[in-house]
Amino acid sequence: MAGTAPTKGRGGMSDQRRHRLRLDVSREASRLFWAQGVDATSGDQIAEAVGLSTRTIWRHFRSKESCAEPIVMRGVEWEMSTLRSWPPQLSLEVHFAAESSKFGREASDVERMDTELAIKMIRLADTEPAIRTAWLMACDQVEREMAEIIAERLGLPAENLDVRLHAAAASAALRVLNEHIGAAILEGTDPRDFADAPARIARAVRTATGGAVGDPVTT
Amino acid sequence: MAGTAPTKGRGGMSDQRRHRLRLDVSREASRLFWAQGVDATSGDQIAEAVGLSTRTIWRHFRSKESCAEPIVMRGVEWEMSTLRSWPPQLSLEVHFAAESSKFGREASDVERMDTELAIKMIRLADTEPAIRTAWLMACDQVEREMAEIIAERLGLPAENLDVRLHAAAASAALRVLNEHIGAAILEGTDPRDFADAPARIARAVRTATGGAVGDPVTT
DNA sequence: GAAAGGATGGCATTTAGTGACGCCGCTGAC
DNA sequence: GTCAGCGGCGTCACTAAATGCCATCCTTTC
Repeated sequence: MAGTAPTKGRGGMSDQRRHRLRLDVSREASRLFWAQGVDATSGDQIAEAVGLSTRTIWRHFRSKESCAEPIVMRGVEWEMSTLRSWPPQLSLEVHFAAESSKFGREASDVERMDTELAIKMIRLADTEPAIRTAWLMACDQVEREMAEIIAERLGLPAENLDVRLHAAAASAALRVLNEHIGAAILEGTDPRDFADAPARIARAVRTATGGAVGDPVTT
Repeated sequence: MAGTAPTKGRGGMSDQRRHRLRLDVSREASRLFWAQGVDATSGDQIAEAVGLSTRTIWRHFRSKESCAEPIVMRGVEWEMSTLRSWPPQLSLEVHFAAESSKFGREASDVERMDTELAIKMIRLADTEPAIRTAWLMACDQVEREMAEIIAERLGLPAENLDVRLHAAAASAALRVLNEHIGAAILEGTDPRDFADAPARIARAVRTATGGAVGDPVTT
């Protein structure tokens, strides 16, 4: 997952590098947001923390709140990549369980720290409306991607109404579970108490889609 | 619905009046947003259109985009009030059908125009990220209220995880249907082609909650 | 009618966000 | 090597969103 190909720069900043830069900024911004609150954190401060000029920050982020987005997105990245790699012949439960244990073994320290920051941001979203919109925007992204995955799995176009309904319901459920588990972890609950999280997620998705998404597809 | 009790002023602005004022501002703001785009519309312009000082606008709205919220909210108000008045002994389908035909007969002109404006804003949300956050915030509100309704119906606390999952999935489905129907109406589809909308909504909610919300409750 | 309290307007101020321009470092051509 | 071109970055000036402060006005209550 941390392939880090040698940038291969031709024709502007590579997507890789742009993404890494945004992530760097987002890390610092999130740290500051968490430590001092959003309002008390200025664009200048973020710029200084990350060692760039303020102007450059605004070149890469359309607003202050959106500085949180990349980190927030990491909070759902695992679920998303797991869904993306879901083989047709496996049930959702089985696949999630397998991927989950793999993550437990293989996740890097950076990934863990980013996840922790992401959880904090999602928590902040509860009280800071500015961050809440970032969280909702991230969830919106998830929904779109979910629609593609579901569409492919059901052999329907992504614009199909049922597909969109399933994607919306499933990603909403995913969001609630993320909020729930994140809150619990911040309360001090031992993360290992959430060993059943993958199963819960799978079940929630299955329920929210009325059973349409979850089974192996035979095609 | 337009009771307009005589303000009964003591102890600050009445909620009624505050709400009406916000709605007035929102109407003008939405009109401008639709006509010229969000970026091209300034706070000063909104203030002038509604006949208030700019300062007062910022007293009632925390941001420019949020000026769209009250109107956007009207786009889901019918669904919400219908859900609120859902008697335990009726199925969702039956109740929705009844309320829907009542709305068709009794809705005032203002209500119809507001609804049209709301649809336009939801459409704008597709391309204008600023409005999209307003729409998502409105949906967030819907979800919270939905949680209360579902909780009451199932005899569970509103913080219960399953209740929150159901509310999230159901309101997400509701959102998609609103977007879908709204888009179709703006494309020129005859609104009467959506006579089956209440049934669709009911079915979507039932599906998204895995059947947990939809049946009469016998208690 | 006067006191009280909240809503409004005008003004100054802060700060998010943009545009214009020039510098610097990289890369590819010769 | 070096020169031209390009793309990212920093600086400065500027617009517009948003808030604080204070004077004013409007409404209710006595």
